[in-house]
Amino acid sequence: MTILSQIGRKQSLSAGQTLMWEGEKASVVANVIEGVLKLSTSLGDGREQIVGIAYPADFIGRPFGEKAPYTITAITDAHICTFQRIGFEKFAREHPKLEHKILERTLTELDHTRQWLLLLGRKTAQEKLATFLLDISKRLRDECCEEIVPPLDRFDLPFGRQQIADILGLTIETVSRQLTELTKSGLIKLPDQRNVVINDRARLHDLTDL
Amino acid sequence: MTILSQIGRKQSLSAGQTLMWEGEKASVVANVIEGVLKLSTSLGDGREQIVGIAYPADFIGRPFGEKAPYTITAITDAHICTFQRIGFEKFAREHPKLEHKILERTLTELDHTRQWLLLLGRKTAQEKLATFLLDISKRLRDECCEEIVPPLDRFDLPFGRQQIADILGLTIETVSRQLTELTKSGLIKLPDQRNVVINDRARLHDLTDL
DNA sequence: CGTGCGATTGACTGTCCTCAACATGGGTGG
DNA sequence: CCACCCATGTTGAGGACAGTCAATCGCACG
Repeated sequence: MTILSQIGRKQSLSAGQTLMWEGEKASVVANVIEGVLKLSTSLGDGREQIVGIAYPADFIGRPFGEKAPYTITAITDAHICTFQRIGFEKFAREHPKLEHKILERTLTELDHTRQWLLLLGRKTAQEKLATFLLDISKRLRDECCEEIVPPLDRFDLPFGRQQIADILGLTIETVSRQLTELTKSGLIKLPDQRNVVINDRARLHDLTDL
Repeated sequence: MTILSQIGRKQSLSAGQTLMWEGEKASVVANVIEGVLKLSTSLGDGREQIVGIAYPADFIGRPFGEKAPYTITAITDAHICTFQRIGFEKFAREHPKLEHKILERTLTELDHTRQWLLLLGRKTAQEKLATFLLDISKRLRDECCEEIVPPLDRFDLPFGRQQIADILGLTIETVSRQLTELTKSGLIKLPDQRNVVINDRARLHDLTDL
């Protein structure tokens, strides 16, 4: 790890800045130090789907592949540590423990992505939002792992409404309406547009239909 | 590889038989020798989503994890070569080349699954079917790699209509209707319920909107 | 020749999308 | 300091696409 950090370079990204474009040559991989990034793909006419979210400590990029399979964009200001892909690959091949670590992460990521297929393919708008809120609260807790706060019932969304829509395969209007529905039924509270309070985690969980 | 085959056991599955249930202890991994399997997850009320398909030469199961994240079911009669997960993991850790191979496959699988998120979240029913038909023809070609037949415009679907619906996040009726639409516009032909002929690959590709 | 399963077709419904107007609130400049 | 502006979010009305429910078809099977 110490050797690794020597071939890495610190880089800053401001919100909205794109690190890597879908279909273009992918020459770097990176570790997220701080901030949140989105991985997205889109159709010819502009419809977009967010296919992954990277939080601090996550690994991003596509090792062992020429072309970037998705676009990577910072959605908050972010700091990352980048590596030339080729160099990183060479290093990885010489360090089975590192490759193993990447394998474990990739497998976990694949599991999570497959769960998301169920959400996109089969859940209703309400179920999608309930699942999203619980998922995000869990992820944000993992992130701020200073103390072991159990679920963390109050948090700041790093996303705007359009981004939530792009994660859930909905429109911005449907997201907005479902959020006010959940607020009206008292399951959540929205002190301001980025802030979320989960009032009734149990009933919210029931709505996810898992 | 030769050593590996010694710790593996041949096993036969008949169509419909389930190898492993979502959420239960996952004690084996396997290689597909022959046949097609589906990986699926479902909601409490029975809605199901197929999250992956395994063809001959594919690797199935969840190494380095306790619980199976999805159900694995044979959709045709199948032959697989199973390994005790624990033993396989030990073997893999001792053979970085094998781990690397698995990593590459997992990364490819993740790319493919992420493309599927775009399909489920943002494509219309017609676009879903066009994408599905082209994707499946590509996969089936890879499978019967005896000669290098370019795209392979006539093939047998290993799926019934319900399974296509579960792959695309649609209902069986919508799948049926879209297929007759594509037939009426002359893009495809359906000699019988399992057989597909692609007449106009180019126009079909246009419908995928990529 | 009937039975049964899977697929197709039709009529109707509902969820979510579209389009549009309106609200909110943070930042800028007069 | 306030007025204004723009981006972002909310709310409403109407419509479209896919879902639901139900009848019919086609085919393999006994």
